[in-house]
Amino acid sequence: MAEEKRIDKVLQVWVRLIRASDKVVRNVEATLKAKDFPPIAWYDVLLELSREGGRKLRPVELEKELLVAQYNLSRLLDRLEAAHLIERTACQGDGRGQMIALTAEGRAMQKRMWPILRDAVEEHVAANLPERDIEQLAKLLGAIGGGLRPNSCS
Amino acid sequence: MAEEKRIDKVLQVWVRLIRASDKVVRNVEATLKAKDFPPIAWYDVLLELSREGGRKLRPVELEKELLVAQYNLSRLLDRLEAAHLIERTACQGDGRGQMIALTAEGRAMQKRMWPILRDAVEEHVAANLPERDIEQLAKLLGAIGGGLRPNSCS
DNA sequence: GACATATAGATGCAATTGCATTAATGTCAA
DNA sequence: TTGACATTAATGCAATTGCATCTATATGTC
Repeated sequence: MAEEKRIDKVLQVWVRLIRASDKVVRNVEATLKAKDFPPIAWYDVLLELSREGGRKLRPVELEKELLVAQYNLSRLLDRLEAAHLIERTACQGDGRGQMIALTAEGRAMQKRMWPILRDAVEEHVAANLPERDIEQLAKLLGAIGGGLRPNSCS
Repeated sequence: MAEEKRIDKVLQVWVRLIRASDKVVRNVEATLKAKDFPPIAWYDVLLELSREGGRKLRPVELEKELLVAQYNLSRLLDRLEAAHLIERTACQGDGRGQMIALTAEGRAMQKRMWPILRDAVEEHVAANLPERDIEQLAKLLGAIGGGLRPNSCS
C-alpha cells in the first residue's frame, strides 16, 4: 500500500516533468522565433564556443557537452556553417577530426540572443516561484539528471 | 547582485529541467523499444481511452488532455488505427467529427505496456530519491507546468 | 434561407530526427 | 610493418514534426 502510493507519486513527477519541460521549451522557442532568432539548439552551440574564448572545439567535445547525438550535431553544424555563424577547419594532429570556430557573426548572434533567452527563461520557468523553490528545484532536478555543470554567461 | 544570483539559479533550473526530462524520456523510450513496444505517445492515447471505460473520445478531447498539436494527433491516430489499436467511427450529431474507440487489441496493448512503463519510470525518474523529494518535486513541477491532472492507472 | 464566421479534422511540403552504415583515420599489439 | 579494432565525422533513407492550408460541417445573424 505504501508502495502503491510511492509509485503514484513517481508517475506524477514523470508526467509533470515532461509537461513542464515541454511547455517551457515551446514557450521559449516561440519567443525566439517571434523575434526572428534561431532555435535554442543553435544558441547552445554558440554559447559553448563563446565560453571557450577563442579556443576552437571539436565536434566530439561539443557532443559531450550538449548531449546531442553525433549525427544530429553533424547536421546542426552544417546549418550553423551555412549561416556563417561557425567555421570548420581541419584539425592538425588528427586527420579524422575538425575544429569548430565561432565567427564574428556567430559571436554577435550569441550576444544578441542572450538577453532574449534570459528574459524568456525567467518568464516561463520562474514565473512566480520564490527564490527558495528555485533552489530546491535545481537541487532535485540535478538528482534526476545526474552530474551536470552550471550554466548561464553572457 | 541579488538579481544576478537569482537569474543564475533560474537558468540552472532551465538547463536541468530540460536535461532531466530529456534523459528520462530517452531512457524510458529505449526500454520500451528494447521490448518491442510502441513509443510513449501511443501509450498516452491508449491510456486516455482506457480510462474512459468503453466511452469513445473525440480527437479534440484527446488533443486537450494530451497537449498534442492537432495535426500531430491526426497522424498519431492514423498510426494507431493502422496497428488496429483504435477504431475511428463517425460521430453522430456532428458531421465534422469522429469518435475514437479502443479495440480489444488496443486495450490489451495498454495493459501489457503498463508494468513496463511503470518500472522504467520508477527506475529512471526515482532512481534513489527519498519519498520526501518525490513529493517536493511533484509540487514544484506542478507550479511550473500550470494546472495538471493526476496520472497512473493500470 | 443565405451569408459570415468558427470549429473539426486532414494533408502537402519542408525541416528535423533517428537509425544504420560508410569512409577515413588513429591506435596498439604481434 | 601489418592487421584488428576503435574513433571521428558524414550521409542515405525512413519516420516524425511543424507549418500552412484545405475541406467539410456547424453556428449565429440577418
